[in-house]
Amino acid sequence: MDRQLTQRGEERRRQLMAYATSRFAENGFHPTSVAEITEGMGVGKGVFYWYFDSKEALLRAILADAQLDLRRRQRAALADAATPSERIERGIRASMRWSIDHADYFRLFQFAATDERFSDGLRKGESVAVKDAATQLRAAMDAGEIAPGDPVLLSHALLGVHTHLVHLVHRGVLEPTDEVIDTAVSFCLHGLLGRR
Amino acid sequence: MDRQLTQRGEERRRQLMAYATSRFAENGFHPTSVAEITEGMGVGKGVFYWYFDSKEALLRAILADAQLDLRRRQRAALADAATPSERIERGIRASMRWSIDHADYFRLFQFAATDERFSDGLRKGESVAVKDAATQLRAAMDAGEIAPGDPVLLSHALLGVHTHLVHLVHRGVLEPTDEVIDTAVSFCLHGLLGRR
Amino acid sequence: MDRQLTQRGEERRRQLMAYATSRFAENGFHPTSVAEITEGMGVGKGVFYWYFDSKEALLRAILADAQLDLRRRQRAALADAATPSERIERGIRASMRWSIDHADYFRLFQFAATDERFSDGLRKGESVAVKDAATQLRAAMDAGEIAPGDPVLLSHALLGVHTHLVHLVHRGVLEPTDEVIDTAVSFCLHGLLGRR
Amino acid sequence: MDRQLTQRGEERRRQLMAYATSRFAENGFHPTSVAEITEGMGVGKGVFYWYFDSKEALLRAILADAQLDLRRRQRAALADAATPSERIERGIRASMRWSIDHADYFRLFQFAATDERFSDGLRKGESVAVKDAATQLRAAMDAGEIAPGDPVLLSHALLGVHTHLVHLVHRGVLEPTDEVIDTAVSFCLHGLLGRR
DNA sequence: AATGAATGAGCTTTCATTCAT
DNA sequence: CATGAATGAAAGCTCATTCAT
Repeated sequence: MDRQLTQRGEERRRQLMAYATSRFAENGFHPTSVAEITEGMGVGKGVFYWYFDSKEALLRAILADAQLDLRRRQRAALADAATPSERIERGIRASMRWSIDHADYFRLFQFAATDERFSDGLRKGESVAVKDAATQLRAAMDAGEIAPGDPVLLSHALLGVHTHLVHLVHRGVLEPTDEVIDTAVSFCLHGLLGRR
Repeated sequence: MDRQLTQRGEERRRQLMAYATSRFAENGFHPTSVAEITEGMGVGKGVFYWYFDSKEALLRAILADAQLDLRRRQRAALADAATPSERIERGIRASMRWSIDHADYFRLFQFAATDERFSDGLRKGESVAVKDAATQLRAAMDAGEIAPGDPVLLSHALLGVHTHLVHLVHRGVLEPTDEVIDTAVSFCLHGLLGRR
Repeated sequence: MDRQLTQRGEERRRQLMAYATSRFAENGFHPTSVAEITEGMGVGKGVFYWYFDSKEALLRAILADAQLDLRRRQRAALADAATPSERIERGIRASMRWSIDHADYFRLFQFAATDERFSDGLRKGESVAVKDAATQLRAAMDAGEIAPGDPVLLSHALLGVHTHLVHLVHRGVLEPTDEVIDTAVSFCLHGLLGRR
Repeated sequence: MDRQLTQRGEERRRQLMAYATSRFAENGFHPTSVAEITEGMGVGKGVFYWYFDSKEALLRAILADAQLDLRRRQRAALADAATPSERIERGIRASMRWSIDHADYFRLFQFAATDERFSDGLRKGESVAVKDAATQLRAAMDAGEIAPGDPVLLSHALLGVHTHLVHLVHRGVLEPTDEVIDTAVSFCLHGLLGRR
């Protein structure tokens, strides 16, 4: 499906992805049928298969888009940070902010992680992000800013805190304010025993 | 479905749950059909509906069982701990150990969290566990063992670290050794900046 | 299924038939499962098949019982009537009264008439009743009490009036009073043009 | 299911309804499966659900069509009748003629009357017809053409005669000739005692 | 006599996908 | 490009009936 699309075609494709994203996020991937998507957009079923090989391919495309966007945000956040530990903090903040702002994408990530057919694609993106974070952590360790340890493992710990707290926000348990992010950053930097 | 089961019936019910647990964990809930379960067990399809109202009810029963088991393990771990912070550490260790030992249940929890029909049941259990943890955290704060903060929020942070690292173990990224658990505990207690 | 039943067995059989009659009448024959009947009575499924060859056979037995009861009532009504036309009127009254009093049986008759598997059994009973009525009509014609005509066809016309008005009573459109029966009798005897 | 159908679609829908009507009439509604219908027509099972929400909805659509057709015939019959009693007679004749000519529809009406899920829809049509008939009867009473009485109740009596005699024709007991209709009309107008 | 467990064909319905127009 | 129609495998579930105990 490497169709050469006209500008209007690109537009359509994007609309389909946007609409599908909201349906998948709201109803779940399996329960949302292709018919629901095309009918909801008021187009024939053929349109769908003109732009996507399958329902599966559609989700993959959505996920790839989302990951790209997240990466962009993360990169931008690190741009003008002075020290490694500042970069770490900014990375956490940027990731959480993005995840809070993009509830739909976040839900799709969560779902995709439970399904073999999509988790592989996800892993790659995640592993890139983790590697980046690990690089920062290593630099911070080398600079003596943080205690030594396995940078990859610690990156995952950060990710765990990030993911879970964002999830709570989306569930409505926490307000989507900076306070949550502050707490996350503080916890990641000082743990339970450290002072804040 | 409050059927009065004979001993043989109880046995069958347990077998069905055990087999379904492994199939769901391996293939996913949606892709695993009832027929696959009954055929895999060499019984008629009707047997399934003798013991469970629906495929959905089966998963709910499995999840309830799993939560009960986890709770038991957690309670046992806290039994003979002296200080609040010791209780916290033991709680983390017990939870991670259980989650590592019960990969199937853990996967089902992950899936259930993404599906409205099951996440509600899950929340209740989770909220109990979080409340328990928060109680310990509050006690530790009162005893001056850890820095003050929102106990519920921090409990969730612990949960986030726990969940994500266990996930890595099940994905084969990390070895299922105590080292992972040690790192998790250390991170939770000291964060990145603290010494270890 | 010509089982030799003990007295207690006869009792059980009767209970099953009574309970099934009410369930069939309320829910319909097809939608009422054997399990619903046995569970509703608090007995095992084996009991059912001990007393009846099949669900179909059960309904047939119920219908036969009902027809027998109706016949008895009709016979009794005709016992001490002087003239043929009095016998006709009494027959109509007795049939309607019985049908109004036995809503469940009546509903089963209505259903059975739409299903080939049962309608044959019904026909026999109906045809006996019609033949009896026709005999009275013929006698009345011979006695000059009523106008000449095809006695069988007219008997069916009587039956039609009876059936439809009783149906209305059971549907709640008409009150189950003697007034309905009076109107039916009057209509059958005088039609629309006759005086009353 | 408010699908916008093409001409070809309309055609298919009609074919499905026609074929299903004959199957339902012959085998009964419950015993006729959707598969039997689609296989009998040589189309895929999905076609059925493209045109109808469910098997139940199909029958409802058929019944609505049939009622509409019957109403049309009745209306046409009354068009050029001079007196109220002439209208009554024509109404009876038209209804019986239609019911005799449309054995399949008639059988479906009979079945539908025994099933809650369909009887409600039926009632409405029946009640309209009865109300119309009652209006004629009232006019005839006012004109002194027929004896006074409850017009609604008497309309139902007419309906009862109509239904039962038509049923006999379909069962093969009576020939589908005008003689049956003549007898019905005569019975309704004069009853048993009147002269003919 | 009675029970609870088991059977399995068959049901209605869904849905990703294809295709003629 | 786009549509509506068609496909048919497969799903979840029901239920009359049988049978070991």
